[in-house]
Amino acid sequence: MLSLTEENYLKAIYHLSEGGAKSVLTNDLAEAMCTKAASTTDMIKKLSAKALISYEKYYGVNVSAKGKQAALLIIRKHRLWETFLVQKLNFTWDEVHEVAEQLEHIHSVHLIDKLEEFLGFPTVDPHGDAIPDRKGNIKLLPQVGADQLKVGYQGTIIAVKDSDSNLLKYLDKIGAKPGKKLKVLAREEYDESMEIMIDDNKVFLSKDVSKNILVTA
Amino acid sequence: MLSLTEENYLKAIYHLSEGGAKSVLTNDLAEAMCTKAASTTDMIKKLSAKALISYEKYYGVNVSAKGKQAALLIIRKHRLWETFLVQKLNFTWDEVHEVAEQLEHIHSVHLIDKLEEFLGFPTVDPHGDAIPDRKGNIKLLPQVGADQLKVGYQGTIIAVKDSDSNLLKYLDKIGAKPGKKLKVLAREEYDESMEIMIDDNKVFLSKDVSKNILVTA
DNA sequence: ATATAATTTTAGATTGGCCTAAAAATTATT
DNA sequence: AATAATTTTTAGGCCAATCTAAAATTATAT
Repeated sequence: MLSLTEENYLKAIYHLSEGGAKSVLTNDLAEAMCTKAASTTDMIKKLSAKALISYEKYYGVNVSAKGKQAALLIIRKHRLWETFLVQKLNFTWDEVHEVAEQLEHIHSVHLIDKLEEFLGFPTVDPHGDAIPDRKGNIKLLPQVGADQLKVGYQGTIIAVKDSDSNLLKYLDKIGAKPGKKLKVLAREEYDESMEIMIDDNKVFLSKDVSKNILVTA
Repeated sequence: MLSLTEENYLKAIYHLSEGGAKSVLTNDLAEAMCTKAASTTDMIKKLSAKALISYEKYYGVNVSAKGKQAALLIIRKHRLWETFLVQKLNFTWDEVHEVAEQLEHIHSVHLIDKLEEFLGFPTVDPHGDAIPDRKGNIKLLPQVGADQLKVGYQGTIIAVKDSDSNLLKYLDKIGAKPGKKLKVLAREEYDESMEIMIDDNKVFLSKDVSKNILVTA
């Protein structure tokens, strides 16, 4: 059984590695966890001893198959709880993250299976992110950050990154929700800002915003 | 903000003190928490420093008004989550306790208020225990353990103590649920066992069982 | 009333998760 | 290739929550 802290580190490693694709450096992980590098090294050793990650001194960590599954089961819980909070308790989009961060650590497979059933087996959470199944399998749609798009591109928003509640409020205001169509009207190479059409409204996006909007590739 | 452990100790003190009525001894608290007396003394000092309990060396602890309110807000969460698990996720009576023990420590007033609303402002949980309101007020009905009843007594089950899942399974089997009528047919003074009528069935109860059934006084 | 038993507290150690400061290894620069 | 800068690890310490063993206090029994 993983401790709450171990779960949080593992989840962060999974996300920083982009689903296991890349190695994660100690300092990047420390920054994500809001801890110092020394603490992070300690935890890396612990997760490594539990075979959830592989670790080569000074060269960062990679999630193992076992670690990936464990991470996906935590993410499954997080996303099912977010769905519950929005659909059943009428939380707004930007309120859910913090509470779901706590709820995801409740240890009961039975609870999560029942919750999934109660919600009608949703496949994506309110941010548009896919919900892993009870074995930890996830369907990853090919997606790309809106900041990568060329002028003239038309596509559908799949998901938005949910790290910051202020960003979510802003995205909500401009109507950038999963499922919405988006068209790139113009793009300024200098600062990588762009203008898009969404709901027949012209919206200006800085790169800081556009990189958090994931669209069909 | 109380730590998870502090919350658990405080709740145990509240229950052992029967709602603040009695003093709680170190050893009894240690037993309830499955820790050693020495650890319990440490925690008593901590809760005392936070003015949640008053403590006189060697003579046990009493919950303060502040501690009582804090305990009742934890109990509120526990009972609302139990209600959710049974009513919405179709947990059986005996499955809920362990999961609710974890859910009760999620810190979000907003979450609990929304949950309460979603459940339709229930006044009692699935065991029949009253649910404190958002200020920590609770309506205590006069109630008595079934083991105290005399032959011929007729009354209604208010609640059952929910500590042990095997007990709950047994109570479920004999139909001893909150709201059910109960009549005492016979009582054996030697071992304080009794025979009762419930749902037109005669049931024999040892004292170990009957003391966990709370009925109208 | 005093000895014995039981309970409670104190003292000192351990583990998990965190820190700072210093050392070691890697990467970048000239 | 040597030195400087950066990153990472190690060493040693702190706090919360736990433990065991010993000391202190209260309760019981003769």
